[in-house]
Parts: sequence; structure tokens; C-alpha cells
Amino acid sequence: MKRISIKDIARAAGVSPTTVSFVLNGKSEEKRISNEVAEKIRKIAAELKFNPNQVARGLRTGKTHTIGLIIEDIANNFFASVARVVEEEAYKNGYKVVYCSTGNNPDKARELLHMLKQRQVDGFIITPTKGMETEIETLKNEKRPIVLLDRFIPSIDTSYVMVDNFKGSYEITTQLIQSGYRNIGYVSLKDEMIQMEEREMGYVKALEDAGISWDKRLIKKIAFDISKEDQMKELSSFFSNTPELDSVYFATNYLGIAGLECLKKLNKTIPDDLAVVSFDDNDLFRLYNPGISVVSQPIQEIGMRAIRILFDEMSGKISKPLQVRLDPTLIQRESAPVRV
Amino acid sequence: MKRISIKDIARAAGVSPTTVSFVLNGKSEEKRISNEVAEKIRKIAAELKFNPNQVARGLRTGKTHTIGLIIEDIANNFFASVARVVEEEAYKNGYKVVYCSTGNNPDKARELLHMLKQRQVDGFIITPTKGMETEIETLKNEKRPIVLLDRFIPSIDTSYVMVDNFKGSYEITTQLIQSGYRNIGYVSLKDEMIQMEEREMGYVKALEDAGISWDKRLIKKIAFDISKEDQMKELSSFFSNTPELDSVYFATNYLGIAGLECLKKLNKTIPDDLAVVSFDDNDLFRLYNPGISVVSQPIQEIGMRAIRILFDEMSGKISKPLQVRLDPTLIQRESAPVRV
DNA sequence: GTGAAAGCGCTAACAG
DNA sequence: CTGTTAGCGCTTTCAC
Repeated sequence: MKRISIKDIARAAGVSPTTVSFVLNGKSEEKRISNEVAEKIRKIAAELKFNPNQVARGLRTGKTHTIGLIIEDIANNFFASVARVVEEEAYKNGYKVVYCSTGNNPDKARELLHMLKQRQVDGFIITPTKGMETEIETLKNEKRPIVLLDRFIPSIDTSYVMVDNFKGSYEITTQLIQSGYRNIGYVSLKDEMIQMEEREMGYVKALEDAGISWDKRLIKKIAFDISKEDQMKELSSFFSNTPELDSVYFATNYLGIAGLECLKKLNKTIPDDLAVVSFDDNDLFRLYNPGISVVSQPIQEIGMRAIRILFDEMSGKISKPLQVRLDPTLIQRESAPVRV
Repeated sequence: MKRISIKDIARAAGVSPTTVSFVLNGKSEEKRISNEVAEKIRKIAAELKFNPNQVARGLRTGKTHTIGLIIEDIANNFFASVARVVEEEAYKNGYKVVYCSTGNNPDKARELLHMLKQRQVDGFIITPTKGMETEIETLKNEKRPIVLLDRFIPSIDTSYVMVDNFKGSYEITTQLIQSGYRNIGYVSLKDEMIQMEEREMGYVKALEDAGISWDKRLIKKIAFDISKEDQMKELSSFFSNTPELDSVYFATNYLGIAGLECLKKLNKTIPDDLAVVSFDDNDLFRLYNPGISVVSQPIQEIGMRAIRILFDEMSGKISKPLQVRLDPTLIQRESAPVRV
């Protein structure tokens, strides 16, 4: 049961492969193929269940109809949800997506990029890690369609789609201050990329604007790649070393989840012992008792914009990088009520 | 800045493309290419930053080094986590993965399969939906490597990897009974595949073995594709129509999450008003107050076994389908304590 | 209106 | 030890 090719159809129809190709690619009008021939070819193709070999087509045309999606971690809810949107929209346009998780490891990220290039993907959506500057630059110079996701590289002018991190961070911190909190802890990641810097700036600026001097001791940074246990240890010691905290702001969903786990272990009650807020939303924050107040990202729109911009770049519809910052949404729940 | 090919290297080195191909594919020994030539070629390739075109290679060799992963929904924690494991392991072996979410829609599932075949993926890992029997059968007849995930198709003898659903379900139901619960609700999906049937059988068998007659009214089935609001409505009315319930068992993480949301809205206290257990584990169940008792799947191992079996099939190491049922783990938390 | 032929970049018989 | 050549399946220019 051998795969059937365009030649088989040609033979069966008594025409040349060329004609078959024209008809099957909808160019029968343009090439003025007679209706009878066209119909006949289509009929035979259907009977034989002909599947064009996309690899061969890719080799010939240089287009693989595949896009490469490089994200931090497909198991992370935020990225998985974005991936879902990207996949769906790509699929609607006849594109497949190959995805890769970097785990925030620059070496792996570079390798993945390299692999995707070898695979001739038509475009890239990338959550860049540190140390990818050169590769992204190269991509850009090669005029490959590319849009950055969740963060960008300040030194390179590419398209990107991300939430307005500063704004979200500023607003939720301000909210906390207005609710009467003064000793607001901030838990973030070491080795940060620009998006985390923006979140920190939002936090600091909100404090400054409220006339609260910010205290370095209330800022805790955790490495991305340590074990769960070490994470817990770091968090625990942070909380025990800063008894003056009346509230804490976790800068990613990932940290927020770890934070809740730690506070549970320490038998701290939210919000009585400590008010809690976090960047990003998810089922846990939404349904937790008490519900965790968050800055939520417009996930659907982030994914949609990213893939649409990529398509526009691929089709040449836009030639200049497009940079999008979406508004976050503050969701008030019960984890940081007005202090009495 | 044109892409450089094997010919360019050949020209630069003053040898033929063949020789370059041999050297770059590590066959210099086998083909007895002289060391000087080999070295020279390698050097030039490195200098020119040569990237072999995998599409061309794929066309020639018939191997794309890509595997297709068809799952229910990449945004679902269980599948995303499995996907992560699969991707990681595939990557270590030089394979990429193209993933697609079916959303449990048979038509989409079939289309996706079709697309992946056109793309000449070397193997498939598939979470089958209803109505995919013919396609899977065809795949099997074409001798394409394939392993089913999370469920299987009883009428077709393929490899698969899944948790022992019956066992998990039986055990957690028995646990509930032994803790003194008698009116145990069961919330599952309509249009179920085999894995859900097994879970239901586990539930029913546990009740029967305990001499409890099971009541159809305590079993609620919800369609997969309805809106969140409708889901909530269905759940609410189920709970109000069955006031005799002392406990409820949700048959998937997805339903468990919806269930918690519903109970929260109805102001029911767990476990005082109603004890709750669920199939699958996740951050929400683990950190919820009270912690939700669950049957947890060995996600890491499921992903690992699936990809390893697929590789073994691809390399011809095994010729007979391998069918794996992994043991689930009961995790006792506080949502269904012994009744007093 | 349709077909012949070249070629995308690579691999692998086969020849020398 | 290395090169020639054919061909994977498709698209596309050019010719008839």
C-alpha cells in the first residue's frame, strides 16, 4: 500500500503532473485548464485519497506552513493558555505549530532556535531568555518573521506583545497602599528579564508616589531553577526574617502558588496574618479561600495579537515591527481587604 | 546573505557534495574518508555556519524527526504536563513535537491527524476522541508508529499508556465508604470514552462490594463542550436536586475545579456540608482549604512511557503493541475525613 | 490548454 | 578513498 503521488494521479488521468499540480492548487482558472480535465483530476484525486506531501512542497516552495513557538514552559498555565490560542488561530489559517519549552535555560533556548531554523519554520513566536540577544538579532537580520511574547529585548527593534507590566504592578501596589498596607513585601525572580524589571519598577514607583520609602529587605528574589524544597526554604526564611510584613505581592503566578503553599505550611492566615496579592490569575487564585486579589493578563488577546502580527509579517502586510502593550485587569478578591 | 548549502561547502573544500554529506553525517570512518579531508570539511562547515536543511533531508530520507502529539487540550494541566515530559524526552533524542488540541471534537481530531500525516511525522501520540476508530485503524494498517494516551480503543490493538482508572476509582470510592459516607454523588462527562467508563465502573463496583445499592439519581453527567455558565447551572441543579448527598466524587480535574467553584457559589462548606474527592491532582486541590483528597495520576511516568514506547516502535525495537496501565496514587487530604 | 524539464537540498547506490 | 548520478515529490518556467 504505497503512498500515492501526483504522478499516480497524472497517470490515471492521462495527463501530466504539471496539470495535476495546477488543478489541485486551484490554478485551473488561471492556467485555463478545461473543466472536464479539471473535474476528472479532482475526482481521481479524491478516489485515490491523495495527500500532497508537504515536505516535498516545503522543499520546493521554501514554505513549510509551520510556525515555531518557543515558550518558557508549556506546563505553566499562562504559557499553555497562550499556546492554545496561538495553536487554534494558526490552525485556522492552515498552519501547524511546533512548540518548545526553554525552561528559561539560555543554552537550550539557543539550541531550540537553531533546530527550528533547520526545520525551516516560516515564523517564530518567542519568549526570549537572557542571552538570546545575538540569535534574535540574527533572525531579524535574516528578515525572518518574528514576534516576541511576554517580554522583549530593549536593544533590538522587533515586534512584541505583552501586558503593561509596569501599569499592572503599579496599580496593584497602589491598591494595597490605599487599603492601608504599609509594609508590602515583593517576591520575584533572580536573573530577570525586562518584564520582571518593569513589575519591580511599578512596585517601587507606587511606594514612592505614596511617600513610602521602600526597603530592600522586603524584596525577595528567588532563582528560577532551584528545587521546590529550596524554594520553600527561601520563602520560609524570608517570611520569618521580615515579621513586619503586613502584605506580600508575588510577581508571577508561579511564585504566588509557591507562596500560598509556604504560607499554608507556616500556618499563616490570609489576610489576617498577611495580605496576599499576585501577578497573573488562575484557578487556584480564583477559588482559594480567601480569593486572591490579582493583576490578570488578557491571555486570549495576547495570544491572538501575537499570532496575527506574525501572520501579517509573514504575508508582508506589515514591514515595521509592531509593539503591543495590553492593559492588565485588577481583580479584587478577599485576600487583601481594607485594613481596619 | 543566502542560505549556504552542502554544495557551497563542497566547492569551498574542493570536494564533491557526497563527501561532505558523508563527513557531516559521521560516516567518514565507514566510508573511509581521509582524516585531512574530513577535518577540512568540518572546519569549513563550521566557518560558514552550515545548517543542513532538514526539509530536504526529510524528503530524501522519509524521516522528518518530528512526532505528532494530539491531545485533548494543551491548556488543561494534565495534558500540558504530559506534553512537557514528551517534549523534553523527544528533544533529547533529536525529535521535535508538533502538538494539536482536539477539544474533544471528532471532526477536528480527524483533520489534525490528516494534517500530521501530510507533514510526514514519524510517529504519533494520540489521545483519541470518539469517532476516530477508522483513522486509527488506518494508521495501524499503514504500520505507522503510534501510541494512545490516557485512553484506548477497545476494538483496535495498539500500544497505549494510561492510568488504571478502574483501580483508582474503586479505591477512592471505597475510601469514602470506609470513612462513613453512604450517599456518594458521581459527576462525570457525557459522551465518554473508555477511560471514563472504567472510572464509572470502579465507582459502581466499590458501592456494590460494600453492599450499597447505587442510585442513578446520584450520577450526573455533563457535556464537554458547554459554556462555563451552563456547566455551573447543571451542577447547581444537581446539588439542589440531591440534598441527600453526603459526598461527591468528580471524575476529572476539570470537573473537580468546576465543582469547587459551584460549591463556593452555593456557600457549601467542605467537608461539613459535603465531602469532596476528585480524580487527578493539581495545585488547586493540593492547596485548597481544605485540601482535596484525590486519585493522582503518575504524570511524569505516563509521558515518559508513551514517548519511549513510541521510539521503540519507530526504531523497530518492538513489533507488538505494548499496553501499559500505571497505578494511581491515593492522596488523602482533608476534604473527606472520617465521619463521626 | 497542456506538457517537458529543471530544480529545491540532500542522500545513497554504484562506479571508479 | 572519492565522485557521478539519480531521485525523494512537488512547483514553475517556458515551450508547444
